[in-house]
Amino acid sequence: MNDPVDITKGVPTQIKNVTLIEKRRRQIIEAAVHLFIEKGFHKTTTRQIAAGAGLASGSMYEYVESKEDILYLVCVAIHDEMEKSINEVLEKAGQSTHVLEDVIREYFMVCHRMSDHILLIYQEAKSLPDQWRRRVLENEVRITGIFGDYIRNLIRAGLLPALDDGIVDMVAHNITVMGHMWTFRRWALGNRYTIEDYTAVQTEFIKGILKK
Amino acid sequence: MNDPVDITKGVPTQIKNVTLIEKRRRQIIEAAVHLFIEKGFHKTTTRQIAAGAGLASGSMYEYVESKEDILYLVCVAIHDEMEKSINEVLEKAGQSTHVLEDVIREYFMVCHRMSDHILLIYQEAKSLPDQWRRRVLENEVRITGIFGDYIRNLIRAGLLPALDDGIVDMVAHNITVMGHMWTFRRWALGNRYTIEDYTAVQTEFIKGILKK
DNA sequence: AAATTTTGACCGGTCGCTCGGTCGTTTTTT
DNA sequence: AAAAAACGACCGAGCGACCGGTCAAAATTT
Repeated sequence: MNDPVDITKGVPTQIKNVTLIEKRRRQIIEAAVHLFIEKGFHKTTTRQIAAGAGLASGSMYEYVESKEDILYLVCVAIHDEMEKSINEVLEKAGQSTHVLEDVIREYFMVCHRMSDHILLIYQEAKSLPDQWRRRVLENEVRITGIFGDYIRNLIRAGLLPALDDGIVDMVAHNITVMGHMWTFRRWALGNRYTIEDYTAVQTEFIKGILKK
Repeated sequence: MNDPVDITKGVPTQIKNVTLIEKRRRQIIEAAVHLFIEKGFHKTTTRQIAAGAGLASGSMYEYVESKEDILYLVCVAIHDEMEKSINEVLEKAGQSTHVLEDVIREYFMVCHRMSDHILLIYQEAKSLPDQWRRRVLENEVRITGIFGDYIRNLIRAGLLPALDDGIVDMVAHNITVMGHMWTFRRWALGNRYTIEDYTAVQTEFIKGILKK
């Protein structure tokens, strides 16, 4: 709480050396992400994660208190990267003419790139301890909020017709979920559409909503 | 394959008495659904399921070959009930004037009622053996197909403007997922909207797509 | 009494996590 | 600067609990 940025993300550790914590946890997260995607959280053993991270199982537990801690760190890392990517998209979009279309397309491409990671959160978030699942859902809300705020900016700039906050937020949710949808329905959508097709059609739908 | 309806759903059993299979499996499914919803598939033990079903652990394994079998039976039961409910809705809708709105509203209410069950499939389908996960996804495709066929009927009847098959199927996916979305984003949507609000707004969005 | 169904103790194995101990490095003392 | 002490990251064998699944025997049905 004293630190402006809590490097431990609220996950206790026994290690004193702060840069070492960062380094080792990166290794742990890296290994865990791949294993969780491949076999799921419950079928991955802590020994496998430790081995993948290049640590002895005992050492890993100096950086983390439980297997659930690792899942939480993984979820946070995924959301961090998603948020970073989306914010990069928004900055680029500032200069564009077809602003909203561009943002949606780029966001969908982020989802496309991070398919497995998004899926992982859908499937395993339930396994998190209450307190941490709540934090993960807060992250999800924040990401959706980015789209809501962005649309409100466009409205304020006169680039979109005025709309209720309730409507705007629902559109934001729809955009977010349509991105996710490409990841969790790939088995059906991927047979009929490319990501570009998918993006084109869904973008038209969303624009239709906002033009009303 | 000889039977017109395969009572075993392709899951082997050692019991000869067919009505007994149905009865006991209903007990097993009933118990498993509640436990899986509460604690997830992996944290539920086969002993708990057996106890919940009122069977000895050994007896349960006469009706099922593995824990995964139970998960599969649960998924099939959920999809059966969803499909049954949706088909009931479609029959009722036949006489209605605002046909599509009614179908969407009723479908969303089905999702609302079966929230936990839909969520369960999202979270645990990955734990199914390949062959059965494929079957579960086929069920999901079939349910989405119902909406696609229905919209095509409305178009043929002149109640909706003509649209590409590619567009219609995407709308069908959107309707399906918007129903699911209410279940897996309840933690965010439930704070701002009632199911009725949600239905009203999303229905307008879908109608907007189809009127273009 | 033969066939079918049920029982629950038991088996082999796994897993998350702990803990006593090692060893290279840093700090303190002499 | 050499010796001694303290530190802390790392190791991995092992603990205790648990779990999915089996099977010989008992109970029930036909």
